[in-house]
Amino acid sequence: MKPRPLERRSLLQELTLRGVRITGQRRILLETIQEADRHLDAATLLALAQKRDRQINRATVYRTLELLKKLRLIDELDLMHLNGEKHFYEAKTNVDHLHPACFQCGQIEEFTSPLFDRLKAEISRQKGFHIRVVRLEVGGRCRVCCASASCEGCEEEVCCKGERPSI
Amino acid sequence: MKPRPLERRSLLQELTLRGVRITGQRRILLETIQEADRHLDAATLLALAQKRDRQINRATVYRTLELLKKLRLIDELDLMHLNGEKHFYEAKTNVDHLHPACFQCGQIEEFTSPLFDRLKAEISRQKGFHIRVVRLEVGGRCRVCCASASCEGCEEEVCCKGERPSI
DNA sequence: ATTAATGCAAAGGATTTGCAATACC
DNA sequence: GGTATTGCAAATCCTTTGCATTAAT
Repeated sequence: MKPRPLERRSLLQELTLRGVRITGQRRILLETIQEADRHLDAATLLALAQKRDRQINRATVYRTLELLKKLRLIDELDLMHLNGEKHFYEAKTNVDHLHPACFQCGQIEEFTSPLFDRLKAEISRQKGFHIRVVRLEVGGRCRVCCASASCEGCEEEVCCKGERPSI
Repeated sequence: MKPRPLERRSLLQELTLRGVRITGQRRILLETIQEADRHLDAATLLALAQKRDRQINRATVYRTLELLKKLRLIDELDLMHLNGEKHFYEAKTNVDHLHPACFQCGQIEEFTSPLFDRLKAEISRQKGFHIRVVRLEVGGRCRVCCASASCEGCEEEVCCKGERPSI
């Protein structure tokens, strides 16, 4: 569903490198995250991990995610709260990317751009701000849904046809 | 605490214009949002509104926020989940802006940049995506906290001193 | 052997919902 | 008067926590 090619070392390697204790549960959770073909929320991660070890507990999932977040090995996404308030996770990649989420069909895309890095640099420079995490969420209608629904009445803020001002 | 000068018509006007029924509760909530000097979460909005009308109910607050979101009159922010999972709200302004949130002192800043609009236009063009909402969250350390804590050991991803690569 | 991680079950916080009562237009 | 909105209280969803048990180094 989604290629995730940009990882550096495996999560397991990263944890080992930092002297974090590797438990059976963690091993499974790390692999599950890394092998996932989409963004996982905690409940899904739990379900997938339990296929390998029925014993794995919800609390462990949350604690592991917390650990990985603190070590900055995963990113947390909201994906525009398309489906409730849960969070989604993905192993950090070398290049920051953002996630256009389609309100109509629920599709999540990925997007990278040098502009993103330039924007980050600008914030940092102008505000004297040291950026640890950036999360750019984009909601609207994807290409397919725009094509199917007639775009005559398109009310999105920024339309790909450039017909609308970005106000 | 935070100037909010960029609104167009008042929220009340906008709702009236769209033929939405104006109730006493809504009137108070709209005013409260608009007069706020900071980003409000639902609980704070409720508390402030109850100062004017003790009767106002939590459910009404959530329903009104939902309404305003749907009509795209307010923006919803997570502010990096600095304080739990609640959401924050602000009346939409003419110019999109983002909110660097300091993990150390909790300070929320504001930032606008033409790059932000260019990035949005690029996403829209390249992905054929029609953008309805954009939410750019930035977490790290603010200028003041960077100055007080020695920045020798700065581990933020993008440092304002430009000492670190943006990886 | 020591210390950190786990499982369990219960608590917590934020938000949503069904339904009868109320208030707007 | 008809219909949308409200208040209330319970429910739901997601996440966190305390503590006794278990497992990693």
